[in-house]
Amino acid sequence: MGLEVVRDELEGIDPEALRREKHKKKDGLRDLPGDTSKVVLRFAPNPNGPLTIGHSRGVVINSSYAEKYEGTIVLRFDDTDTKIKPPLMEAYSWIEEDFEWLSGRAADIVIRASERMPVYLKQAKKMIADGHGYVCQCTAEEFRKFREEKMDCPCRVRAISENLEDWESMNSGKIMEGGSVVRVKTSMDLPNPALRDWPALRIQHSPHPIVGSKYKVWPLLDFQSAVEDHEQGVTHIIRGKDLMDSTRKQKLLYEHFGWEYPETLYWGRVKVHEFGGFSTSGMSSSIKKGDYEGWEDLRLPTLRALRRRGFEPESLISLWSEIGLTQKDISISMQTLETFNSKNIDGLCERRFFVCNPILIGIQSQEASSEASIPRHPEGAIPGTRKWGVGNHIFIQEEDFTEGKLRLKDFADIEIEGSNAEIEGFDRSDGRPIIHWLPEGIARRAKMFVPEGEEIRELEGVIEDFELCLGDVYQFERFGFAKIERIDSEVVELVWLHG
RNA sequence: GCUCGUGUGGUGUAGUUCGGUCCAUCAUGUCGGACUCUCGAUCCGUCGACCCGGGUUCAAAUCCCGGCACGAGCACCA
Repeated sequence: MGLEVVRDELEGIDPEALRREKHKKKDGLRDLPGDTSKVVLRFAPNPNGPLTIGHSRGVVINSSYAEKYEGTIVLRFDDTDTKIKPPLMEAYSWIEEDFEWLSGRAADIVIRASERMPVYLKQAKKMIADGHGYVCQCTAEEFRKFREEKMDCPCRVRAISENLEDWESMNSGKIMEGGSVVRVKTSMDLPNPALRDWPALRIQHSPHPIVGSKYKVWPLLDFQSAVEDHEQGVTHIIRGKDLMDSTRKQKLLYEHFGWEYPETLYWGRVKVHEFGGFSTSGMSSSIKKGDYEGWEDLRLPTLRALRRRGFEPESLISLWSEIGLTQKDISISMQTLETFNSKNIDGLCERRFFVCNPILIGIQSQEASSEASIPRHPEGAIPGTRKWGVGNHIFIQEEDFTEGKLRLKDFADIEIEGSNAEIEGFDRSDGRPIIHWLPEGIARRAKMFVPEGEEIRELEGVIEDFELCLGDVYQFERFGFAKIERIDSEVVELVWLHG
């Protein structure tokens, strides 16, 4: 039977069925799998710096799901490494602030792994006592060989009592760093090498910034996270897909403990065109070296830097919601975020003039009008006007200067000759170019800081001195959005947001 | 090397579970236009994609097989 035959037949039966219906783009997050009656989610950063735009995906996705299912969200600091990615004391509160700024509410539960050490140590001991883990004295290189060749290491077959003794030695500090490690006994002939007797706890003698030298044995992420997720009753884990093998490792551990593993979802790797690859530890060392002013440096992809510039949390939320939860590796552009942000703030920002590289010209008129009246917002989203006296001299941008006919926006048609302008009339009379401008009396010196890749460009100019509020974002006409960061008697300082 | 994951326009996504309603959705972007006293906003139009090759089928983005590309894990980091 051909399609035509079917079509003809259907025509007779139900003509409605033939009407083509276009597919609609489905929006919103996909439903969570499994039992969603009491959803418990978690967001678990390493407190070695403030949150970045990369972390923001985790915050947005998790808090959106928490909202959708009226679930709870645990903010957990995975701070069990004191050597390679040591915790930064200030970062704990920074992250809580960043989280709240972005999600609009504080996490329901905040925990620090370093404070939960007794729990992890207890479970580790139980694991050893139950014969599901053992103390391994092989060096990393030796074990790597065993792993590659699917061979048991000699430590694997020792008695539980011996393991327990070694466990005590590890904890009492008798064994030096690197001297031994606790492994989860899985199987050495698993096809996936990552899962073969994976390391769960190691010795660290360097002090932890919060708990000092109290503990000699610290859990690795896979163990700590697995135990804590169970302790907190986490129902759904949403994590990067680079952690897929962590899921598999942890499931093997959960089998040992007889626990039920949470539902797990993943997202792919994210790159931001403008920032390339960035890591918290990389930024940390660059800051220490003096390459950046600090974590709020305009050039950095931290949430603090974005907030400083004037991005709204809703823009990040829109961005990540639009992207959704996919396992594809993606590369996004800041321009997309900026577009979302423009939509969010356009109706909220009053207009002002910023004249960059100003040049002063004289202005005179036959007619009498020395006052300009310009709307605060062109579509009236913000009612009212800004009114200023004009005087005899005005600033215009060097690049706008041309001898001939111009229109001073919202004021008058002029003709420039030399360094003087003659007002030809106040109504717009033709299609001459419109420029922004500023009377000398209303102009105030201003500096605009614009992040450009690895540089910060400093633009000099004059700003319209009309009801300027510190901390507010304005749209400077024919220029773009910027935020006032500092006002003093000398100069107004602005940070660039976007066009 | 072993293991795992992902391939839809420039970018990001919907559709893939259960083949037909898909000459493939939406957003952003490009280009053009309208409007506007901003290079902003708004509106209209335009361009542009199913990784490749086989197979199954009346019918494949969707199912099967084989490639290829990219990414990740195999850390005493998270």
